[in-house]
Amino acid sequence: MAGGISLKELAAELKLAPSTVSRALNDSYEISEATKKKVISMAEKLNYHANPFARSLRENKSKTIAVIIPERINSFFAQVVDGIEEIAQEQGYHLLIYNTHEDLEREQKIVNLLLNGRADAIAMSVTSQTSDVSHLQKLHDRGLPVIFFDRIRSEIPTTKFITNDYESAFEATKHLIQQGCKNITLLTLGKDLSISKERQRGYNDAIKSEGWELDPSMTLYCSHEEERNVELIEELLLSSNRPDGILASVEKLAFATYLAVKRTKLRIPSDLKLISFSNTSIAGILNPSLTTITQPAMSIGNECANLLIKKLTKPKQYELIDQVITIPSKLTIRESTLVE
Amino acid sequence: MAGGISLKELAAELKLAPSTVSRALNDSYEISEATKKKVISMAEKLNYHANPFARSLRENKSKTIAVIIPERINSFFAQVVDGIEEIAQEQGYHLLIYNTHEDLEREQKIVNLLLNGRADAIAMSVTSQTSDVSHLQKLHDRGLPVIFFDRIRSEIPTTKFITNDYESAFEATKHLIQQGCKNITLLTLGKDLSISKERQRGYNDAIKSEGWELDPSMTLYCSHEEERNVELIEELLLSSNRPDGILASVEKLAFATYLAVKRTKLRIPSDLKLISFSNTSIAGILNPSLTTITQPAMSIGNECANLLIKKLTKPKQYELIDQVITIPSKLTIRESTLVE
DNA sequence: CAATATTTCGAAATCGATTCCGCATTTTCT
DNA sequence: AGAAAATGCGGAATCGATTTCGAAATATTG
Repeated sequence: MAGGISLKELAAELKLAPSTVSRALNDSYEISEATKKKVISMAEKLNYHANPFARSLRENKSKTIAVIIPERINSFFAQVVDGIEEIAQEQGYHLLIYNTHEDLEREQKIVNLLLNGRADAIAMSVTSQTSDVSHLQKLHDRGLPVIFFDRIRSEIPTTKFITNDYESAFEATKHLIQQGCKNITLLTLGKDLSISKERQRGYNDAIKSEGWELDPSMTLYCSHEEERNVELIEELLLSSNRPDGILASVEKLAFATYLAVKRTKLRIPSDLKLISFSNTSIAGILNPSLTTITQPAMSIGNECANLLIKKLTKPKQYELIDQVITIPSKLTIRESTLVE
Repeated sequence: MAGGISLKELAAELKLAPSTVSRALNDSYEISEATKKKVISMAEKLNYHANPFARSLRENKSKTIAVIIPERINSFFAQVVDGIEEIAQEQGYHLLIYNTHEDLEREQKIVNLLLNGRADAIAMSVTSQTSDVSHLQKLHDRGLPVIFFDRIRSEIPTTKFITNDYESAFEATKHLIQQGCKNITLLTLGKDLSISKERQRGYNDAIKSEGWELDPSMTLYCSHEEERNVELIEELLLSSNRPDGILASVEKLAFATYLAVKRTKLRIPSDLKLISFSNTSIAGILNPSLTTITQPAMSIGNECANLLIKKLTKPKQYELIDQVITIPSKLTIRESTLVE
């Protein structure tokens, strides 16, 4: 009972029926201006605030969007959420945010929780461990508007927002080649991950476009343990056919690479050139500064929120068509891929 | 209408009264095991999920905690939220998260929205612009459990979690002095901010403890525009009595310093030593690596969530006493403050 | 065996806002 | 002026789950 009066009490105070007060507050045409003014001023005076649960129960909607991300300490996801929140706040929506920590089980639990309708819609990016999608299917079957961003699952027929992963990875690899790399390693995450697959394809095609042979051992699948990744990369750098170029498919693998390089006698970019998908604002102050493929995180967030809210506001008019919408990334060349 | 049956429909299917079904699902002692089993299995079969709004309306609680932070792309706040979420998830609580973007007006709007009880409790860190606290006072007056972390307001009589800002700033300044700095600048944020004041005190006392005179012009108040800060710092570094040591009271000011230094001919740490309050995981891969005061972000988040949930669960037993709980930070010395 | 407990369950009220339906007044039109 | 329409508002049902208050049905006890 966090203080606060109900509509009924407010109505009693005004000697009006609750229905009248409700209509007055909702600016209904059937209430006279005089009454509306009286009601509104009394509501302010008594500090009346409508109970959101009563309203949600009645209207069967909560003005809440759930956002599920695999990690919070990641500039890309943080920016996407900022992008979603920007639109949501404008439109009076609230954000329930969940972090799966790249854990499929947590993802399943969270998704199951959302099955009860606590949120009107969901925007999510799946875990790198997400192989089974039955929990996502259930969500969609329930009729809950769900959209995916970045890490998507094509099995679920809905709208997805991604960046041009294939082209960006292709371009990034090509860039490394142009800068003289002959032996390029791709650092990536789970094999089931949409972005992994696409970025891998881009990398593969870039390699093949040079007439080079594709060496599967040059793709390094990393884990989610920071230290383990550093070890893996260090090992790679100390191996006989160590790479002279690395494409990191996510930011943290680039950071791990910096750490691994520190443990060796190698230097970036003379011994090893590095490029990474990353949205960190400090790419420029790393030393050497990091060449990045910057994803349009904010735009992706904006688009997700816009589409979901349109769908919620005008359900008949907007459909979450089964399509993938691509917003291109931007390559920013910095010192880590310079030819010295 | 996101598919899904109601308790009444479930009851009808079972030829039982809604009350019985409700009790069965809530494992009430007055329901026989046989009935419970029947109910539960039917509930699963029909994919029944309790409507959270009906429940919230009835119970007058939402199992939701609101978290308000001034910025999302900040490793400290991201970690605090992770810390809060960790406990919240365990206890079945949901998180509504709001970003004020350091804007007082937004903070007021959000706080006013929360006045309606959408969340059972609030954990927040105020904006650096927050001078007037009447909106926060209103929250507290309503009886809504509110606690502050990091950036607190002592005017509101509730529990606050911070780190040892004074001691850490003192220690950091002393460290710079020990490393040979004679002219130390403090980079800080809004004058009204609790952490600014405390860190300033720590800095001041460290300077005075050397018998040095305190030069007000050596405290630089920064803004929230990245580029503007870089310009301010660059200007500082080019001035006649440029500092040979900098204590950045927040992470982004350290980053701005790296950028500013890049624009000059100065070098860290030979010309300028730098230490910063920061929780970034990549302090180690900056070049030179950054000496940091790492705040116990995760613990702060954990404590906030624990206390709030205890207060929500056993309101009589736990009070949000007007006190400040301090969890110490940790100094990690890296290259940016090394004597060469 | 009667009387008392105990177990198990149902009917109905409740939380607070919205809305369908209906009833007075008042205004407008022919 | 009488009928039709518009205006302004109240009563009560509704959303879905919980819970109070009882009432059966069964079990226990003297």
